[in-house]
Amino acid sequence: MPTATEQKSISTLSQRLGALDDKVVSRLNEISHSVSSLAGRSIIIEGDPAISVFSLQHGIASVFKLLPDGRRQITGFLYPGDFLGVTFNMDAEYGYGAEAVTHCTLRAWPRPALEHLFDEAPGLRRLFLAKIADELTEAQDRMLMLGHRSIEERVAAFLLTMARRQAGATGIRIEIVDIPMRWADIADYLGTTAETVSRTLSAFRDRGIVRTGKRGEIGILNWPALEAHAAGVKAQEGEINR
Amino acid sequence: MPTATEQKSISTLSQRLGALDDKVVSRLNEISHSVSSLAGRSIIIEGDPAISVFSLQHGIASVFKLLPDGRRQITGFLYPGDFLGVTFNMDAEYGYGAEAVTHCTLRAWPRPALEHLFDEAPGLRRLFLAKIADELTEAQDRMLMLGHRSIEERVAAFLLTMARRQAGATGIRIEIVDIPMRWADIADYLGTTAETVSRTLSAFRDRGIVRTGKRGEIGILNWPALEAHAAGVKAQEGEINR
DNA sequence: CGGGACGTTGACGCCCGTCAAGACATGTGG
DNA sequence: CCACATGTCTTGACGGGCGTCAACGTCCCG
Repeated sequence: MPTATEQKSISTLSQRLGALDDKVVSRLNEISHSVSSLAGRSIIIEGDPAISVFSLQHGIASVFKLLPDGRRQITGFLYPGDFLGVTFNMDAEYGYGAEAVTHCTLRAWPRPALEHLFDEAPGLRRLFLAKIADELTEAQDRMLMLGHRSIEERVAAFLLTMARRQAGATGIRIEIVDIPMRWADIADYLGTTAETVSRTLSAFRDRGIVRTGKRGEIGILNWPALEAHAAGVKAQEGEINR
Repeated sequence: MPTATEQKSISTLSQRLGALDDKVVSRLNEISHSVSSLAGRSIIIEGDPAISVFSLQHGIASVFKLLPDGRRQITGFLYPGDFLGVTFNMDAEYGYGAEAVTHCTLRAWPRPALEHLFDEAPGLRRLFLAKIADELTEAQDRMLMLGHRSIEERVAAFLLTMARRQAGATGIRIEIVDIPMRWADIADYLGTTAETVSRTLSAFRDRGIVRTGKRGEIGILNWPALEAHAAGVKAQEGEINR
């Protein structure tokens, strides 16, 4: 049962743009410029005037909201092809912050020029609309996670999402999953703490569900158990891999 | 500091439609029909084919996602002027369930007819786009709530949202706030349980922050304390009302 | 090689979920 | 109008999940 989150992740920018007129694509390239950001550096700051819309080319970024006391909720991780800084507010301020998880390269469009292009190319506007709609269903899924699922369920679901994303459309069960973000980022994404993320992964390891190796990598040994956890079922963890 | 949630709630359907062409409005009325739903009854069911788009006329409805074991996350409460069942998926299935909290009357449009009207009236499409964008920022705010705020903060913020909604654009501090939903609904909205909602309100009452009276009504006695709680500040609860 | 960032593990405690009983309101049939 | 059933809210008791604080281990990069 793939979630909306994963379905979204499959479509990259190039795939999406494939549906557009060639002329529009070339115009898009004309009015954009390229920027890059080192891991850990801020890309956009909540409340700043929204002068640009970005498309992530390479790397992974996080989008987050902050509380005055420093608590942080990562509302999503962005992958190549995802858009950043799309806002439809009249006041035109970014409604959230974003920073690079890994080294990122991005394509930046000045908002006025992009909006002008919207009027010329209805397909482009529709593309952004579909993107926003995807994000909304994803956000609703995440609310369910944060509100009513145990930490083990959240971590299991997160691992599966990462694994499926790397599998792409192949459907193959990846053995070694890359986890480029820090535990603290995962924690802020799942609504918990870095310690609890670590403890949960250790528990999975002790139960033979995952294998921990190099930094930034996790091996999945028992898919059914992980999927059962993610689904919220009290799992029987007998068999390994199918 | 009003949140995106409240800003959204201010604009009702009629206000929004005011920006549209008269001809479009009359066409909208032509192709719609009216339906109503008793309190507690289901309006749309997750996974059903999305044959209609609704606009809430009177009453309050809840939108939710379900887990197989029955756990429920209410992703939002809807008020007159809000839309329901807007989906941009190709598969055209409702991505969530909805039910009436109070007795509701709704206006229903067949999706094909509405989408046809979209092509005629770009302003209408933009209106729905703005609506979706509002919902997205609202959803992101809610993720912050669910992930990183204590129960007291969530309940305080909920009460303030309800109070401000009833105040409308006046900015007046309402004394008695109507809370038409059941505690269990509030709990599923805030990611907690009905017992904890009750306990939290009792704690607020014991500290002189709110006053409990008739069913479905709560009096707010100490605004600063409530606002401090909602902001996540460890409050000094000395003064009453300003 | 040394320092800093990150991850792991332990100890502790409290918030809050769960179970249960009782209070109260509302509706229904007699 | 009353007896009863039903749904909802309140309050208590209890326990566990997980947040917090702290110390240690590990990796990376200068």
